[in-house]
Amino acid sequence: MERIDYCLIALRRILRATEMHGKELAQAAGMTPVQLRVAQIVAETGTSTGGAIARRMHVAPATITSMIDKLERAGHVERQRSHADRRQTIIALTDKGQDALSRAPDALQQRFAAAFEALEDWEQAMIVAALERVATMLDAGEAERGAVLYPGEF
Amino acid sequence: MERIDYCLIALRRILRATEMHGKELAQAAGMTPVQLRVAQIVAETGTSTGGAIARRMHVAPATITSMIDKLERAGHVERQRSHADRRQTIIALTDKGQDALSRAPDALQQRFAAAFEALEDWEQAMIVAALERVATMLDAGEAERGAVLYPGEF
DNA sequence: ATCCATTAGTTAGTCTATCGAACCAAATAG
DNA sequence: CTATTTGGTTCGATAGACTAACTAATGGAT
Repeated sequence: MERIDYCLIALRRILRATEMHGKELAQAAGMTPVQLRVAQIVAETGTSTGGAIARRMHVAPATITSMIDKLERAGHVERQRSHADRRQTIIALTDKGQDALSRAPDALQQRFAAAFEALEDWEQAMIVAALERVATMLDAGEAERGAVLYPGEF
Repeated sequence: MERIDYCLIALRRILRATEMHGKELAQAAGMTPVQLRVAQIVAETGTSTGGAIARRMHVAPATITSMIDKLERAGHVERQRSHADRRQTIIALTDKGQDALSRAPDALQQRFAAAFEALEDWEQAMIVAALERVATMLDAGEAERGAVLYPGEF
């Protein structure tokens, strides 16, 4: 087998582990994976408008409206009309939402972080370099091919 | 910023690039991403039974039934009853399906492969080592925590 | 000052993916 | 030869996503 095959297999393992993990996490928080993602973005940005979340997640505004509906019905977030621009609705995490998020400790991230910290310095450096190399190889040309990056997007 | 943060950002870039790419590919094949995945598995295994695909993809049999329905309606695959065990239905790719798959050249994979092949030998080795290290760190404990691996699953 | 284009968000309707439960038919174990 | 297991399907429900049409607020340009 070629080296590149090992790469692809490893990448698929990474993808799969991440995805599986997302489901577990969401379970812990009592939401679906996508809802959790939305809630995390709201938490991360303090308060957010629907449009900002939509752009950040690369989905249509209508999708976010529906997600926020569900999160609101579950009491995880609240809508408030913006004073500055009354077209906007500000989304804020409720205490209950905060609570739910805290009940979803990012086990994967933590396990990874712990394992990573335990590595030798040179090995950490190697991994960072390799991951960035791979990321660049994978998303090269992304920008030119129509993917628009939005403010707040990485 | 810590080194681990760079890792996580690179990982997210990898995840995103892969996901975006899946959509493009599916578009090219005239299917949805999931349908493409199913078709690829059928192609890869020659012929497959529904159950095998379900286990391979970690979804419920009912889901595969519905996917196969769609692929069959689109003329991409065919169902045949197995002679050996008449409970089984064998899924086979049609010519049209084959064609659709070939129209979805795996651009990402190819771009990645090309970039990878162009690297120095030592760098290739480093990347393989790093990716496998990361994969192991991420999916460590996966097996114990109830994820069952099926034959044909890697 | 008023009209109009733009922007933010929602509503309605549609589609895909997914699941669990109930179910049928074939295979196999006692 | 029954009883159980296995493979797949049907059915109904739910989540996520999109488009198109709509409402409401903003902000220019005249």
